[in-house]
Amino acid sequence: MLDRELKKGSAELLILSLLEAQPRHGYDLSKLIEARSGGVLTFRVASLYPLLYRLEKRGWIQGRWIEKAGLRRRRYYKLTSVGANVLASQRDTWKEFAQAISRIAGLESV
Amino acid sequence: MLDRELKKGSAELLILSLLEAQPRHGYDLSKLIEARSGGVLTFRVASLYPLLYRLEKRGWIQGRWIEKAGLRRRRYYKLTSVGANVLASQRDTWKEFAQAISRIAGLESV
DNA sequence: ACTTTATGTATCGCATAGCGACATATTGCT
DNA sequence: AGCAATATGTCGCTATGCGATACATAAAGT
Repeated sequence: MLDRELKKGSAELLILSLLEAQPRHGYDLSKLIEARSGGVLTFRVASLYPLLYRLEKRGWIQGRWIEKAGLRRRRYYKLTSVGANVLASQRDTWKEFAQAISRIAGLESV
Repeated sequence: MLDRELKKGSAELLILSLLEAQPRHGYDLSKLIEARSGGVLTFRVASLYPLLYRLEKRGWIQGRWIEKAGLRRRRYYKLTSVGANVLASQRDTWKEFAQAISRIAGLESV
């Protein structure tokens, strides 16, 4: 990622979207974002974990500890019904935002 | 605008893009962004003026005072050749960024 | 045996940038 | 005189990404 500031505000949408399909733990989310974006997007743990706590505190996601033999403890988060609504709203906001930027900056349908 | 954080990092691209076509002054840029985005994007003066100073300090834009009878003094900014290169680079970055977000968040070509 | 790498969660403190509120000044309309 | 629009400018608050650091376990490399 070239510009750190560009990412602000888009992290929530990313996390919520990934948790829509299935529950995941923090480290998994971090790797998944990097892989799926082809390295364009990366989220460091110092950003990611505090973000997950915020989202859980707001009731948008729900986490629980899973312990398995031979594995370190993991905290899996799943999307709540409230979170699903927020996600739908944030998707709309993102679309509007991206379209506005593209229009003004003279970019084709991105 | 719903999410203030979402805008961070995109302001430079916006300003640089608008100055590509013709020199403009701050107040004009502010009104233009709001109008062209259909109200989705707004930039307050407390964000805009410091941003213009930063861009000028970096040599990406060049400002000069214009005084006309019957008008308040205005500072018109024009894009420099360095700024034009930066703009091209930022357009690429934005495209990559927007595509990555859309792909992960499950959005069609935005 | 030792080192590195990967997995997994956690926190401190810094840097950045948008903006509400406020300030100042000129012009035009009522 | 009063108010809105135009035009530039600044203080202080807030949010958030992340470098650095820490801790713990397991697998792979040398």
